[in-house]
Amino acid sequence: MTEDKKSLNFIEHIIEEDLENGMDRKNLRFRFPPEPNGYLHIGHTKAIGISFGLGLKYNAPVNLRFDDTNPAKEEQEYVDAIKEDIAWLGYQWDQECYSSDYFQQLYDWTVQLIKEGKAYVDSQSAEAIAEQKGTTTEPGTNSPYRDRSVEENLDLFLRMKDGEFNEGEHVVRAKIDMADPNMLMRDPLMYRILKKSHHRTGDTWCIYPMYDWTHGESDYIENISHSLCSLEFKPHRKLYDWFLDQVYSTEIRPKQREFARLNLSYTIMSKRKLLKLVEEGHVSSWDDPRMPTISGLRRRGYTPASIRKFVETVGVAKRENVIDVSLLEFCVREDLNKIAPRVMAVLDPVKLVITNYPKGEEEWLDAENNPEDETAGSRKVPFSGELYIEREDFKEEAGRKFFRLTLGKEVRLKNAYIIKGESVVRDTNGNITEVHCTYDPKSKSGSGTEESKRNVKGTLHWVSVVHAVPSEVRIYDRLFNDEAPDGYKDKDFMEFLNPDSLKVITGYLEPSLKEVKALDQFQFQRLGYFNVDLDSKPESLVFNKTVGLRDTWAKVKPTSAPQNTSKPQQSRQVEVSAIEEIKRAGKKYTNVPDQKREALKIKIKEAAKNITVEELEPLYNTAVKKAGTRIATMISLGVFLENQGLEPNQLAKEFIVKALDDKNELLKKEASVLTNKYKI
RNA sequence: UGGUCUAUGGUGUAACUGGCAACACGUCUGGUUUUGGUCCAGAAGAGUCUAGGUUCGAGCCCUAGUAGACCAACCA
Repeated sequence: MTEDKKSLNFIEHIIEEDLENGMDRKNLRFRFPPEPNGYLHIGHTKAIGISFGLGLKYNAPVNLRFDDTNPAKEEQEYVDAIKEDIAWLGYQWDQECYSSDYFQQLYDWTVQLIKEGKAYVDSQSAEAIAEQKGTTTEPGTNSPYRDRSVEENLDLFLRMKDGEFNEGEHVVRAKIDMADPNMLMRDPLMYRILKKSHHRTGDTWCIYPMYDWTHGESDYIENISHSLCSLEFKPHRKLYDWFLDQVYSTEIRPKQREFARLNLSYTIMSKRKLLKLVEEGHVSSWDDPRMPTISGLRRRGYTPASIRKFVETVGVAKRENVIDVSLLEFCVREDLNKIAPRVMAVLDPVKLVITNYPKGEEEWLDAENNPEDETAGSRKVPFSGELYIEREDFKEEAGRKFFRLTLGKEVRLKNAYIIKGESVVRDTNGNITEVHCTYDPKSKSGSGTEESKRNVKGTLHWVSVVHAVPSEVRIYDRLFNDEAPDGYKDKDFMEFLNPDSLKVITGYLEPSLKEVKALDQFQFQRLGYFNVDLDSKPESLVFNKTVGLRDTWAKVKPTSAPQNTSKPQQSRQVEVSAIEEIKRAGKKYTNVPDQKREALKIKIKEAAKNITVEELEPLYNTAVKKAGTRIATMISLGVFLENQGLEPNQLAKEFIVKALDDKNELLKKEASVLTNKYKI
């Protein structure tokens, strides 16, 4: 067992420490405890990766436990889907467990607690109980039923179990402390009556234990050494330990530790919100390739290895985070680059006619399947005098940086010949319908001639018109336009839905692609990675775009219309850094003392002098979370309006008005300057 | 207004009992290349939220601020 020197995360530090303090390595055991009430998504893969990863690292068993204590929301369908997803990710669980397997034990323990005077039956309404809970700042008050006799409690609890009461009539509560600063310790509920059939226990039970009462005890029953969950369970730890104390004897004592959950930019992770997308038809299903679900990712063409790598790369810590999708994309590309066969496909075709190629002739050329994998071999691709090339790959005339086909210049057709652009044919509207070129017969790839080795700057992919196989191709974009669509208190995530997240086009594929099966993966050369969709049939193929290739050319293209030399690029960079500077200064703004704050303000004003509306407006949104950014944005807005001599537009007004209610005084001050000036 | 947690390049994570802030993604150069991909070489970018303290020495320890997150479901 040779561990590499990779640094440990805080959970691994805790485990190492436990080991040093005498814990037996053999007693290490973890668990992944999903509630079967929905599909697993990329956020869950972090929890999965942590627990199963630890299992692998320490050679310890990991249980898959379904936390099924709420029959109102849980279904067998989800159990099956969850198992499929975890297995697909490549993890193996030791035991398949269910919290519902422990219902009897939990019941017996509750009887014991009642006998010890540590639990009681409360017969108040949910509202009354909530009322008595108090608030975060005020202590709660005791229930009038808190001091019922043991006999009465026992009797009531038994009759609850036997179904004598209706839902809501009674609950069982732990008797702890109604004044505890931790709300969860104020006599938490242990049992409620639920006259629902359970997907595993059927109608055996009509009382169901609550999460807190169930979870720690389940860990205990299964001998879990480290119970890892996300940060929002931190306040539950005190209760977790309290419940454990009531039943604990000498065995392994599970330890709950919490890590920050994974957030991914431009998407959402809430099961409820994901469900809404499905129900309202914004996506086709839970496994729509745009969904961040595991099934969606699988259908999109993500590989298990890439997802595992991703989870490993994001790390484990306790602070809030938003991971950029570009990291996920990097992980798929890295994996697919090694394993995906290369093929040629044209997605936005324009016809290329080789005027000096013999009429009606065709030949089958060798094409390498994967330059990254010598064992991948090669295949034959048909070539003829009429081809499709990408519309984007031709321009009548272009700057020096355009490495593709232009009139009078040479490029190579991948795996084939060097050609030279000669002329174009247009329709009545002036659109180019055909590009005519000539080829150099001696330049055939791999023929060994001088000409075949000639170096030309550009290489184009192509497909022979008569041999081309048309196919539906689905191109995806991010589902949301905002980096954190559900990060706003006053805005609905649906506002940020990207209307163009799906584009369906017809592509033309090389004929080797006729025989593919669902989920096969390819690299369409120069375009990206694509896989065969579940909807695909032999007579009507459907491909999904998994992810594009890394493309440095695409970045300079938007400004390349007139394609001047370096000037537009330069000015672009300067502006970007102005915004950067504003954000950076804003970040520190709230913390520093007055003097420094003045200096920062000057810096912000300086940077804001040349910004544009296009740059300013997105700031309103990104400013939501940090007071400092809000202030910096407000100052910039002031400078912007003054410089341009403009009145605030609708967006700016909203931003200012909202700021007046902000709890941050500095921001209010800046906002009121603007309200006075522009009489808002 | 209470309690708990958190704060390190643009993003994410490191820095073992205090010792010149590292890695990955992203960005930018240059080279190789019949994919503007891959690969290779290199660069820029933080002085660790603020103020003070302890110390020969602080991102790590202490105090006080500030900012953000979580907590009052018969959900998990």
